[in-house]
Amino acid sequence: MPSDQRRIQPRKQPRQVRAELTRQRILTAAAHVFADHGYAAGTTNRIAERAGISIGSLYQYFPNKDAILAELLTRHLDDGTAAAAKVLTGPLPDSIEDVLRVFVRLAVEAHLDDPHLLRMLIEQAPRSDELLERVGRVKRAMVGHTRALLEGHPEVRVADTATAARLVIATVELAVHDLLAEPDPIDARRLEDEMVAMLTRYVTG
Amino acid sequence: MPSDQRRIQPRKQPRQVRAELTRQRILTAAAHVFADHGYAAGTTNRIAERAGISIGSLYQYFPNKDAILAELLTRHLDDGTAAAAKVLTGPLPDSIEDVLRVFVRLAVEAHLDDPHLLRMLIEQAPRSDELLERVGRVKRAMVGHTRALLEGHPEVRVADTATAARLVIATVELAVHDLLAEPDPIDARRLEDEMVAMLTRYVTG
DNA sequence: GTCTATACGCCGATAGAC
DNA sequence: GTCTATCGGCGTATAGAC
Repeated sequence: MPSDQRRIQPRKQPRQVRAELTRQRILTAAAHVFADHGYAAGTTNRIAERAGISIGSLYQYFPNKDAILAELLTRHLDDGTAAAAKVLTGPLPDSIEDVLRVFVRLAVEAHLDDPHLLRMLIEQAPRSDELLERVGRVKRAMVGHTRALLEGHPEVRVADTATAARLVIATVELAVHDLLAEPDPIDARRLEDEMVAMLTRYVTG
Repeated sequence: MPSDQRRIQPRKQPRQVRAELTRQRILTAAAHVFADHGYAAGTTNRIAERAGISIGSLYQYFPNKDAILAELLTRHLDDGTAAAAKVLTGPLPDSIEDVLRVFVRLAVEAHLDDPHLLRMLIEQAPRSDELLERVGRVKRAMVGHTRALLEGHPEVRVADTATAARLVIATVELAVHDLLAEPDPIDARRLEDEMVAMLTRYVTG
């Protein structure tokens, strides 16, 4: 009964695959548009245009403009935490300098993809309570991990580990994304070296 | 001839004084509105309302919304450079640690006034070419001064002074404003101490 | 499921009365 | 010089044809 087979698997289920692909196209387009024009001036019409679809179709995949940004932010956060988790499960280097280098490199790599998108995400994201909460939770988790790492490492001499952890996280996150997003971007390798040197000397001082 | 005197100085020149006062009221209102809602959502109607005047009157003092933001940014930049210039004309301390402390304290004090306004200015300001250019010039000047200072100081051992200067400026500027603008702001004194410690150990390493 | 056309609201800016 | 009332435009989101 070929007719039955056709009803059960109509054209090898193209629906969800194509749909997810279109969502991805929209997200990619939005990333570029937001990065170029900022959130406010990055209109849905522009996004649709760049994605090669009409504005009407766009609204079949996302309920509104904010949802697009939220998804973009969520994916970035998830990528970051996944990468961090992967590093944390494996064995870390012994020397604090090498440990710090691992994390600095993580931050640099995360920002090398598209510094301008990241800048927009961090700076222009509409500060809805829910998004702020989510970002805050991730940040607090990172600070917590950093503090534990500082307190558990024999080379570390810094006294106020609470303040130190906040300072380290803020420095890495912000300086990396700022220096890489500048019109004349700093060399990533040099940035990593100097940043690691600064942090190492700080926490072992 | 009393009539002549009245024509020359009508009611002890109230015009410019009151006008400047109103301009200031508008700027203050705008600072609060922008800080609370961001630039895009900080509407001119809200600004006028908070300033206690009508929307029509507001447009007698500023040609458009962008001009209000530009003035806000200009004043902040001018304040900062003036404070820096004042410090640079006087004698600087001998030890590099104390020199760094002077500049870190400058940054902290500049941000203590209204961290949220500053955050908005830096982050959400519409990046018009002219404003970007002005900010960039100030930043480059600071980096230049810092680099010269690093190269001229006997205690400093860091090799790549170009990268180091950029890193120092970015770190101070961004970490200070971020950590002070957080929902649970860091203690300003501790921030200063730890930041100075970090930078000192870095450049003398 | 994709399109075009358009409704709707909001905001910056202006006109014109007082 | 300050106000109220309103214009013009843009941008999100929807309706409805195909």
